[in-house]
Amino acid sequence: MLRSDYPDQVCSIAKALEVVGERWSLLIVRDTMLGNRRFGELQRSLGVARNVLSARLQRLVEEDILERRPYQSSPERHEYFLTEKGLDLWPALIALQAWGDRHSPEPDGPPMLIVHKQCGGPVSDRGVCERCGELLHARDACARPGPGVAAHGLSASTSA
Amino acid sequence: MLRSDYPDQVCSIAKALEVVGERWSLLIVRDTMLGNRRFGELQRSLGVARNVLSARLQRLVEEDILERRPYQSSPERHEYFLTEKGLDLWPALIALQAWGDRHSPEPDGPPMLIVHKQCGGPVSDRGVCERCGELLHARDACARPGPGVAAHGLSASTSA
DNA sequence: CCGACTCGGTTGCTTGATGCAACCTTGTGT
DNA sequence: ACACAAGGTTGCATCAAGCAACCGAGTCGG
Repeated sequence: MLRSDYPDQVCSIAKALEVVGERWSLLIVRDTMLGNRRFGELQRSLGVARNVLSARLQRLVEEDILERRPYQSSPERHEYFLTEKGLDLWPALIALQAWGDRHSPEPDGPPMLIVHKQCGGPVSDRGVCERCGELLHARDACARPGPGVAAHGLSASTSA
Repeated sequence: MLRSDYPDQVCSIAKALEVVGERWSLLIVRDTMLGNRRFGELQRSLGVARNVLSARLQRLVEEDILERRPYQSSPERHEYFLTEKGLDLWPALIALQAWGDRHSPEPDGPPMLIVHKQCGGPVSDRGVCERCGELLHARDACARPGPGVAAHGLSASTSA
């Protein structure tokens, strides 16, 4: 994305994309949901350029999607946590993931499965548990490597 | 977006974003759902540069998200229609729109409302009718200007 | 005490996507 | 004959993304 704004658009989709539509932004949010909270983790996991990652994290913090918390001092080191606003992107991410799975399927099946933490059931593209029918939010679900991924070793818990 | 690919990512979200994550792509899809099907309509509605619009439309057609159909010959003129794959992005768009409405609210309310065509009820962020409870798809819903938009005059029907 | 290493960045440079204006082609209106 | 429309394409300027090098604070090993 060049400039991140979409002038003259009154649509909420455009407004959402101004904030999370830049290249890498949504993947950073997804990675944070998967438990990658530190600069180095995110950089290695995504393969994004460090300056770009730095810029995105700053923007996401400004937009109140991530929160930068110190986890040690001297030297000061920080972790990035999702805020409620950031966690609330979960339905959109689920929908995108489901779309990707349906329309660009891996030969061996989806690379990642989302399951309902409480009952273990699979989660639909609308973020509803297909076993117990509950309407889920980010904290109710966690990710597991699916059949389409061999040994990529992503960590698995979805939480703040 | 610079390059539209996210190498070394096995995630379906990354795969989805490779296809629809470029600047303007999702807005083009949204506009097509709203009934803007021609080059000029899209260009005026979005304010996107013509060369970029041209490139995006080509890409979306290649990816089988849009279909280019002639609506007259001599001179040949075409319209862009959503395929099933394109229509299937509806849940993701709804989720993004709901997120935008919740977290960057307009003072007067959301600029656009999505309603269930059959019963007229409002549609939730998961694409479920809040009146009759039905799980909806793109063809079941249509858009209406909401209280947050005065006279921007977007057309209203969501259909292929 | 010295060097090597880690983490979390920042800086500079190069490449490539985007925005903008001008132009082109086919055809219609007057 | 001239202007105008639709649907693009082309060229150029600008800005963002990718990459590598560097930096500062601290830790570890010897």
